[in-house]
Parts: sequence; C-alpha cells; structure tokens
Amino acid sequence: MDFFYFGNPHPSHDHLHNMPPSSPEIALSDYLLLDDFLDHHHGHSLSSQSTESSEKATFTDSTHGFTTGATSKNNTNNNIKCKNGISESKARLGPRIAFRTKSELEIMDDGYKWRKYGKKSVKSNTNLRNYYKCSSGGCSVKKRVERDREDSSYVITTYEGVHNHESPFTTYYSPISFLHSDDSTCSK
DNA sequence: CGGATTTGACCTGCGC
DNA sequence: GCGCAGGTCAAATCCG
Repeated sequence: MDFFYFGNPHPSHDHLHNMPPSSPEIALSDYLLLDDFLDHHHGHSLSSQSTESSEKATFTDSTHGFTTGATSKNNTNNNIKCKNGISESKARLGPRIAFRTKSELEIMDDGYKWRKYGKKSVKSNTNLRNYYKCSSGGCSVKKRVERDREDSSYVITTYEGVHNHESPFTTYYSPISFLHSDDSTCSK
C-alpha cells in the first residue's frame, strides 16, 4: 500500500487563482491517503475516515514524484490491450490518491488539463461520478470526481497514476518556491 | 471547424 | 453461468 501525504500546493493555489471573482469560498479540508484503501471503502467510508483537522498537509518528495514520475507510462506501454483497450484500465497506473474538498464547484483546476470521458451513477454514491483523463499526449493519469454521499458540499477527487510530464502550471509556479513561501504571498 | 462534453452501449470482474 | 456494478469507448452533440 502506498502512502502519500498529499500536500501538493498546486491544486489549491492554482484553483484559487483561477477562480472567478464570484466563486463561492472553497477550502481544502481533507486529504485522504489511500491506494488499496479505496478498493474496499468506496465513497461512504472515505468521508468517515477523513479528519477535519488536516488542513495543514505535508509537502513531501513523494508528492513531487507524483507529478514527475514515469511509472504510469511504462505500465501502459507494457500492457496488452484487448480489442477496445479496456484491459489498460485494469492495470494499476500508479499510486491512487484521494482527497475531499469542501467546494460548490466540482471542477478544480489543479494545473493539469483534463478531458472528461465518462459519467456514471454508482451504487455506493447517489451522486454522479465523473471520469477524467489527463489530456496531455502519452499521459494516462486519470481522476474521478464525485460529491460526498453524506455531505454534498464536499467533493471527493481521486487521482490514479503518475503524470509523465510537468504541469503547465509549473511554468509559472515552481514547487520549490511554494515550499519557501507563505500562502499569502502567492501571486501571479 | 476543431476541441470538449454528453451519453448510451459495451466490456470486465466479482459474487452468488 | 448469470446478473450486477464499475469503468471505458466512441458517436453524436455542443460550444467557442
């Protein structure tokens, strides 16, 4: 089981900077560290497992690896597709990371460009689940976005895989600079 | 017109 | 083997 302190500042900062002036307040509230955990607990337990006091997340090297590693690419290349490519989806793309965000918006700009490829209602959650793929060529990272079953004001975002490219966001915001700066000092 | 989104169909895995 | 649930595909549609 992979453990990650999911404290990558990119999602929150980028999101906040890209919010329109009229957007409702959004606060990162819960970071969920999971891999196989997700397979057994689904959305319902996710919310109950999360902690309300985890606003301060730790930014670690593993998080950096999350953005720059190449394992997902290798996995994809080595995988043998069935005729419609579904087997690719069954192979693990890499670490799976989920976090819960209090937001009225489901789409959070995390610095990457995502293409929506599916929407589904699932039994474990009365809300619809949206499926996204990274739209960067050769990058097979996926994410699922769904509203918390018990509290629809929260959005559960699950990332699966590792980006094999830099976020376009890093052109303007270096991770290093984030590590050494206050939140309040972030600006474009 | 090209890229993004929608949505029904299809596929796979799993439990019974 | 069958049915269900979750995940993905791809044609149709939308939108800038």
